[in-house]
Amino acid sequence: MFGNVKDYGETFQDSIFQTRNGSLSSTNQIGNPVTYKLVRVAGDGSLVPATDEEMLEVKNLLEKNEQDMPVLPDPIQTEEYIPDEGSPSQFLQLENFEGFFQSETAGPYTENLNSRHESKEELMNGSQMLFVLPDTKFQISTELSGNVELVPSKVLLQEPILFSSNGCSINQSTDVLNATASPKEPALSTAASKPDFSRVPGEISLANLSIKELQETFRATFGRETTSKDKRWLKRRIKMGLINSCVVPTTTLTINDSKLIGGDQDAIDAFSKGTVDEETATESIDTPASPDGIKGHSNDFGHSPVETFVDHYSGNEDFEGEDGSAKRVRKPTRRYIEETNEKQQIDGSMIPSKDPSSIQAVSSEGRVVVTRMVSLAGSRIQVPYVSHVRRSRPRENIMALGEFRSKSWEVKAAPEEGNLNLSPPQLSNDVNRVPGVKSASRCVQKESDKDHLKPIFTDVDQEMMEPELLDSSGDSSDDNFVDAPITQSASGRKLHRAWTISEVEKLVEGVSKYGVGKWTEIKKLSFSPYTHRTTVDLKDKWRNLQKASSSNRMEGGLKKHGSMAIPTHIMLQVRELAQKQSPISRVVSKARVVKRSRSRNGFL
DNA sequence: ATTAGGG
DNA sequence: CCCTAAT
Repeated sequence: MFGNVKDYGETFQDSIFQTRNGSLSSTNQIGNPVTYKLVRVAGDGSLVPATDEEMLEVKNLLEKNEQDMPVLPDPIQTEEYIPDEGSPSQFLQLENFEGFFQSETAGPYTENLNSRHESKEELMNGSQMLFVLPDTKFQISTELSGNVELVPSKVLLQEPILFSSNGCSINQSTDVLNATASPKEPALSTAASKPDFSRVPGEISLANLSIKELQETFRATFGRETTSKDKRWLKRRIKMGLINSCVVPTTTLTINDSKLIGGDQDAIDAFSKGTVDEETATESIDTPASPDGIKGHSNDFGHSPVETFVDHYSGNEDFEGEDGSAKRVRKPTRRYIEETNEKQQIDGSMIPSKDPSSIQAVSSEGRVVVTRMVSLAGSRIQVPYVSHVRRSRPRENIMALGEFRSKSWEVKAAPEEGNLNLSPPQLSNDVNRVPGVKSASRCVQKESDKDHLKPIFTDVDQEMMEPELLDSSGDSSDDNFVDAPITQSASGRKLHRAWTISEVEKLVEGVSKYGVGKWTEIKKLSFSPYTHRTTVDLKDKWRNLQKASSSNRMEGGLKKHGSMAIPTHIMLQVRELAQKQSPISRVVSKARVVKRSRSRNGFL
């Protein structure tokens, strides 16, 4: 699991520190002990294990600074934090340190080391993590003698220096950690010697590394080679490896205060923008909200960051090339977020299963599908999740009527006569069959008012009383058309109500009267009883009608199955009106409109 | 607040 | 149907 004494001896000799045993893969047990070793950089650049004195000093400092110590940035991150032995760079956590000092379980690793090094310092459990205490101007204590100087713990904590096997080092902190970085930071680098330390004070961020360097860094970070030549990819990987409890999404990575230095600043910006809104969004279905997730490029981040990482580490095809030939990721729309939330609600509250972990979102063929695990014949498989909760209220409410209304009625209606006022009896009849429904007839009054609005096309199956009128009748200010499943009403999304033929007719009529685009008017004057159907709805419907009427070759069977056939005379009307509205010869069309409406008035 | 358009 | 931008 960790290097033996000899290893360390060598390590010290060479001043080369390598993270071996980078068992990234399997052993990410949460409980894995992670300890850190303190070393000091001697004048010649070699690393010398810290002495007891130094340890004590550091300990004191730690205790002192415990208050203002910026342990881990984000509590959440801390909780989810999984030690990753493979990554050389870790945020140094106080706990680790304390454990280190308190623990007496040190292995007998002292033999080969300088005699003054006692067991405590040699404790190396878990990951081999070395923190360098450079011989620099970081004076902590006047009591320290000679060249023994320790970096103040605070600085130490924020400025872990990474040594990689090839001697290349990365200024991880500048690149990744923002903010609290000490201004003196440059000094740190000078101390860490070893010739090929390419690190120059204050500089050398990932951004400036060549591909080759990045590859090497990658190897140093993950303990394995990569063939990727994609700088961006490499940088991302490395960064992630280094912070290692933080997902680095396609776009960028986010840390704590959401600002990073270096690298792809634009991407970072994009991401943080997209992320802020996300705070309300998903936790459980943790498909990162990159639209890729839904669009189905399926980068499939469904797993633990590290895992995912490793899995994809070699495939540069997954990611766009360095020079943004990539499609830019779009900020998730509000709608998407909403829908995501809905899914969550479903997951959280409506799923019977007690084991939420069995539910997950998988992306398949471009769609994110919520699935759950089921046991079948001993093996576990994933099936699309289907809510077992009853979707609608158990009758007794208007729903029955609603169904009746919008489906059967409208379609079946084959009224013999256009007299609206005669309808009520029939209606209430039907209505009364439904338990719990108040019979309604108030609206009839209104209806007569609207008479003048009545169709120009009174020819064939004109209407019997509009079913919708019923709705507006009685108590219904409503949208209390009750069929809506709770989830939906919660989501605030309007339930879909198919347009009835008569609605369409009214719409067409309205357009012909008031003109295309006058939706407010049309709504007010022709659609007042229809409490649903906003002006936008009208507009949308009109748009659809126009589309349908123009591509009017639907006779052959192009007709949509679900939707009812729209009487051709209506379509014709639509086409005519649409033509008039088209930019060509506005004037003419306007004139015609006037003429038309006049004649209509005459007609009515 | 309305409209036009895109999703 | 929803969302946004533009008026």
